Amino acid sequence: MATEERDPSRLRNLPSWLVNQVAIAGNRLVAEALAGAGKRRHHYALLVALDEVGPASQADLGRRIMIDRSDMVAAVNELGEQRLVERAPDPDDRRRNVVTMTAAGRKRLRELDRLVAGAQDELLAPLSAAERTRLVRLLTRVVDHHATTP
Amino acid sequence: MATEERDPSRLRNLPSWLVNQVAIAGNRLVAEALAGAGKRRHHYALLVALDEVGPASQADLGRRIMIDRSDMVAAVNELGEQRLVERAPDPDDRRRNVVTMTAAGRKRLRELDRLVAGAQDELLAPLSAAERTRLVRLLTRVVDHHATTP
DNA sequence: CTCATCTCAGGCTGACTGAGATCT
DNA sequence: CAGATCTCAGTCGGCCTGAGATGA
Repeated sequence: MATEERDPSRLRNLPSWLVNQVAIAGNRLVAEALAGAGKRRHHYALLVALDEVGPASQADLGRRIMIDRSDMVAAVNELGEQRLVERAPDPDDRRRNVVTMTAAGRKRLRELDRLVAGAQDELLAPLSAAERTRLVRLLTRVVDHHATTP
Repeated sequence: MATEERDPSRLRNLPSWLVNQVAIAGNRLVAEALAGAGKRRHHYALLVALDEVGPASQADLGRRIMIDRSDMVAAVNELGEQRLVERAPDPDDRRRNVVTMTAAGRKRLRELDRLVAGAQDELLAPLSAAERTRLVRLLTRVVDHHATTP
């Protein structure tokens, strides 16, 4: 009946499998792009969050970008060594560290933005702009669902 | 102008970030579902491939389901110990092993199919059937692009 | 007392690499 | 010779847990 399929595997209709393959490709593309600047995904996520919400505690930042508390410590350490962020005790709540982005961090983030944007473009190369938007909307709804319904 | 956004982060519009979050949720759901049967994702993928293409070499199976040669060795070892697959030298090409699914493997696969289908449903809970189809189509095109354009 | 925060030590997986043996 | 296949050993990054110290 049907003509020969290119790949009849049931896996190729499995959403979790498809999304994992795309994630693997995306993570590799982003990692390669950031590697040119000596950064990793967590570093970029942290700088983006700081750029948007301003100085915040590690716990707040971690919740926002869904990075584990342990990995947060490492990311702040690493970006701190490069003077892209600063860590200081919060005088209002001495359990907390306030993390602040430096001017150098802000400048660096602009470079990283370009690199990451290029990776997105490679990842979604086969899709039109409208299709990319639709994909993002669908994925966003799934992410929101699992963020609020753990 | 706009009302307060729930989460204004640029990350939430980054396709690679979104797809990674969905993949994390999907992988966890599938892993939990399969854990009840003492299996992992690679085991399921291997059984699905064998069910569809019949006996094949490890390299062929690995290419089809995008599992690394090293991980393939482990998967065949593990499923072999449980007599769900068999590994035998290929008489026509003695570099190869032919992997074959046993009757027990076929039976087991039907259970796993149910478990995995349930996980898909949880993963895509917020989407309608039509939306799920659209999502799968978009993701498939991205996967195909990166499979043929490495 | 309970709860939150930060930090460290470490486990576990999954994706991947390099190298050697074997064979086409 | 080049190139494919299988196996093993081991790296690396990301996700996650437990526990201790400090403080709200």
